[in-house]
Amino acid sequence: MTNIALDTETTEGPSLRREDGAGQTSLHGELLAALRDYIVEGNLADGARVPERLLCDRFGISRTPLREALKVLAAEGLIDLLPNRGARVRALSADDLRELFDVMGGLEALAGRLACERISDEEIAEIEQSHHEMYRFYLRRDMHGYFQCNQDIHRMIVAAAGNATLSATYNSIAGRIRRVRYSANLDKERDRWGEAMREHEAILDALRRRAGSELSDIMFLHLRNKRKAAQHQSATQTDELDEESHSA
Amino acid sequence: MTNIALDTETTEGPSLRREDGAGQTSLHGELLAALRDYIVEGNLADGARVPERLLCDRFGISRTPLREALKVLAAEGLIDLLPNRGARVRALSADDLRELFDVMGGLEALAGRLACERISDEEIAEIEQSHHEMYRFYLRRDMHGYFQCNQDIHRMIVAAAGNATLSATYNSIAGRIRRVRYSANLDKERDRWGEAMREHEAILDALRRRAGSELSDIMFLHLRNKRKAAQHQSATQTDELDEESHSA
DNA sequence: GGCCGATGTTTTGCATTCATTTTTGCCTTT
DNA sequence: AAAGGCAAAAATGAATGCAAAACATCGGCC
Repeated sequence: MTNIALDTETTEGPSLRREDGAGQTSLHGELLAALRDYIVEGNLADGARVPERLLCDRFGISRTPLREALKVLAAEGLIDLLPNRGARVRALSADDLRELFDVMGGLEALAGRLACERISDEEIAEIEQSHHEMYRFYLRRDMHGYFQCNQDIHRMIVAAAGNATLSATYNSIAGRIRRVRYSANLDKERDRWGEAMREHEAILDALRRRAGSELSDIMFLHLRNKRKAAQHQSATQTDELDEESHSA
Repeated sequence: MTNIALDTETTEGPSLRREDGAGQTSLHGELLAALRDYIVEGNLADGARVPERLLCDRFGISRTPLREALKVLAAEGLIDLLPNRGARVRALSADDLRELFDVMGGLEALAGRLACERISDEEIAEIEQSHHEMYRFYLRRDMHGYFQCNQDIHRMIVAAAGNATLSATYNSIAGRIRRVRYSANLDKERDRWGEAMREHEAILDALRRRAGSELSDIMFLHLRNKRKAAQHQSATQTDELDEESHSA
C-alpha cells in the first residue's frame, strides 16, 4: 500500500486562515499557491491519494475551497481527478517527462526567438554576467551554483521575450517537471557539462547577434540534449525511448 | 452598464443533471466543458460579469460545482477572478492577442519539428490530401472551406508530433484565441491568401523532407504573418504594435 | 442642483450538511 | 483456510446556509 508522506507533526503548519481582527479569510490565490507548492515540493508520494480531510486540517480551511484548488491543480496537470475516487498525485512516466521536456524546449526556443526581436543591450549584459558567473561555478565544479545560474539564464531569456502568456505557460510546464527530483536527473548531466557550457556560449552568441531563428534552434536542441542525458540516466524504465531523432 | 448577453429563453437549455433512474448527477468534466463552450462561443459579452446564479439555473446545478468550474476556467485564462467581485469574461486586448498568436506560433513550430521526427508516410499523405482539398477551395475562392482545411492541416501536424502535453497546451491557447471572432480577423487574411498558400506548400515540402528545424521556422513565420495580417486589420487599437522584427 | 454618506439588497466566499458511492472489515460458506 | 458477500465506515460530490464584502438606492448636506 502506498504510504502517504504527509507530515502530521504537532507543528501547526502554515494555516492560511486569518484570525486577526478582520475575521474574513480571503485566501483566494494563497491556498492554491500553498497547495501547489505542497505538492510540487514532494510532500505527497507519487500516485498517492490526496487526502482532502487531512489537507483541510493542515491548511485550516474547509473542503469547499480545497476542492476548488484541487480542480485547478488537476487542470494544471499536477494531479489526476478520478470520478468518485478522489485526487491522486500524478506520477510522471518516462514518457510524460519526455513530452514535458520537449514542450519546454519548444517554449524556450520560442523565447529565444522573441527575445532576439526586442532584447536590449543592457539585458544581454545581465545575461552575460550570469553566464560568466556560471562559468566560474563550472571551473570550480560547483554543480549547485552552476545549476542555479543556469536556471537564472533560462528564466532571463524567457523574461526577455516580453510575452506574459509565454511566461505563464512556461512556468506551468516547468512546475510539473520540478516535481521530479532534479538533482537525480542532473547527476548524469555532469557527463556533458562541458558540452552544456559550449551550448550556452552558442546561445549567448546568437543572442548578441539577434539571430532569432538560429537561437530558437539552439535552445531546442540544448533542451533536447539535456533530456537525453536525463533519460539515459533513468534508463531502467525508458529503454524504448531511444528512438533516433531525424532532425538535422 | 454592461449588458449581459445571457439568453434566458424559455427553452430549458442543456441541463446537465441526470434525472433518469440512477439519480446520481456525475457531471464531472461535463459541466466544465459545457461552461467553457458557453464562454468560448461568445454567449457572454467581453468583460461581462459571469453571473453565478443565472448559470446555476441555466445548467441546473448549484453554486459549488459551478464555482469549481469557474476556477478552472480562470486557470485556463478564459475568465478573470476578482477577489470578492466575481468572475469576468477576460477581454483580450490587442496585446494579449499578439502574445497568444506568438505562443501558438511557437507551439506549432515545435509541433512541426517533432512531427518531422516521427511522422509516417501515410500521415503525410493524409495531410497532402487536405492540402489539395484546401487548394481547390482556394481556387474556388471558398474562404470558409479553405479555412476549415487550413485548421485541419494545422491540427494534423500537431497530432503528428505525438506529444499529448503539446496538444493539450496547444488546445488551451487555441481555445482562448477562438473567442475573438475569427471571421473578422480573417477577412484581411484574404489579402495574403496566395502568400499563405505558398507558405503551406513550403510546410508540406519541409515535412516531406523531414526537415524539422526548417519546418519549425516556417511554421512560426507562417503564424507570425497571419498575426500581422490580423493586426493590420484591427489597426484602430494596435497602432503601437508595429515594432520591427529583427529576425532575419 | 449636485455631491457625499447611510442603509438595505445582492453577491461572494466559505462552512456545513446531505445523499451516494466507494472502501474496508467481518462474517458466512464451501 | 480461502473466496465471496454483506454491512459498517469513510470519502466523495453536490446543495444549502451563513457571515462578510460589494453594490445600489435613498436621504442629508453644501
